[in-house]
Amino acid sequence: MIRTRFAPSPTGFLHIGGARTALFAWAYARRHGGSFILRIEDTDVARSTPAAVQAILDGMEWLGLGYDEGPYYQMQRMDRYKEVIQQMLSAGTAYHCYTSADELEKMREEQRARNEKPRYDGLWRPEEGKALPRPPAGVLAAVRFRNPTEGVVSWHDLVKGPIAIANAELDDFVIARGDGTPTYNFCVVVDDWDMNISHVIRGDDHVNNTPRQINIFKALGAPLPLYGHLSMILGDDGQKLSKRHGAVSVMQYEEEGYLPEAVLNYLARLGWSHGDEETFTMEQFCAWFDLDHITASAAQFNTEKLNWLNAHYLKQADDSRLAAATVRRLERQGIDAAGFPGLPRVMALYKERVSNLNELADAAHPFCVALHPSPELLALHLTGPVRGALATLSERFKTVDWQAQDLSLAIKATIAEHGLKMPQLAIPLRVVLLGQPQSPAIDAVLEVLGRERVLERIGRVTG
RNA sequence: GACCCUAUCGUCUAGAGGCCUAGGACAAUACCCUUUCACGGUAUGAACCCGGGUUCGAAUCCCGGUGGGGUCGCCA
Repeated sequence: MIRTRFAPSPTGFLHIGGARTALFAWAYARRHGGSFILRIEDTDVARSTPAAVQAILDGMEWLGLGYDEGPYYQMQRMDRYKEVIQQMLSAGTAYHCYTSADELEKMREEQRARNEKPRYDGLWRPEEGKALPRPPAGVLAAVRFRNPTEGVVSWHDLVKGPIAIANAELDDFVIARGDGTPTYNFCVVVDDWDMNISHVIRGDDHVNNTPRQINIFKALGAPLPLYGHLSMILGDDGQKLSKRHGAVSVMQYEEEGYLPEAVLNYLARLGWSHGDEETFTMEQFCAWFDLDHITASAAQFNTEKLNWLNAHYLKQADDSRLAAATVRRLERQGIDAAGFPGLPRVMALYKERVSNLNELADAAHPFCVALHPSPELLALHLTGPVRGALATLSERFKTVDWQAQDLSLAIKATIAEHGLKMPQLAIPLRVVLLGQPQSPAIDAVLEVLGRERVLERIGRVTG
């Protein structure tokens, strides 16, 4: 049984890198008929917030990444962690350490000054025939894992291949703080064990934690999961993403008018491939997804390609869905679009020309509410001959059959009569009707706008 | 600094020793379509980091260098 998990810490929003990790873990479980588990790693009480938990849940919901189990919260599993720590203490695979945080910091500084790798010096580590110092009064002991000192820890990484790290590179890390709360590297192991996680798919930044975690698994006599480490996503500028540089919430993509299927498809292709396939549904993705075709090196985020994908999915999107999204977006700007019945047809007209929902809403705006063209624009386009032609056209519009073909004939008859070329009338007409010189085919615009609005808007400038 | 990972067009990538005069996509450029702006279509330019091996043959395997990234917390 394949069981994967996504285990974010609730210290901020769900960003693009986390979303991709979740997507891959989710797809792997789906591909193999397994389970995808959501686990909130909230043992850092100082930085975890309920708002961040909600932000992560929101992000996953928007993307449509559903989980089969969870969310589990580590803070609710304290008893279990403490139980395991007691076991390790009595088994001698963990020990109390009374070195204070200040002393540790000082130690690290000195080691760095000597160009050594900063590490715990093992002062409190029990050793055969070694006399331990007397525990200082009033200092709360942290618990450290007694890491093996010899040999190498190796595993076959599902994306990077064989990796080996010498135990000599690892020090005895803290598994429980002075106040008794367990720490990350320890909780992860207990959870992955208890939750029967078979494949740990996570970010590259955890590679160096893996040997430590494997050592704990071994100390506990627990079966090891398989590990796969996904490389980083770099920003559009090639710089690494961080809270102060480029890392944005997936929900910001929603605000910027991206469709979840576009973001998902983009993320899927960032670091994974299936031959030359560029666009695919999540069903196809789940059917194709494998760990063998994941790129081992970091990938640079490319907004232009995301934009292209978004435009691609916009073209395929259902008109009524787009209309609903447009109404919501215009409402945020205080514009009532729900009252305009032609909105779905406006969507059909514009969804092939824009690359996001905000542009679509901007395009729909003048259909719902008359925009008054600027005096400059009117002066530029409404010359004497054009005014005359518009008056003629307006007359024809009063009686014409209101459909694109007939509207087009009315325009053609009018330009012939006034000796104009098509653009000479079509462009001013666009300005009058929509407040801007560009639009889809003018007959289609007229048809969707409706006789009443058209006559009213022409009348406003000619009358 | 130490350790670990990594390296194909500007970007995402295909590529598992001969199929590669290196393929696709985004972006760029040109042209076509056209009732404006877009969409779309066609075409063009654009890459195997460097140096050594192994092999009849290397983008693909090995070693070294260089570049990039990650980690070195009583954060996760």
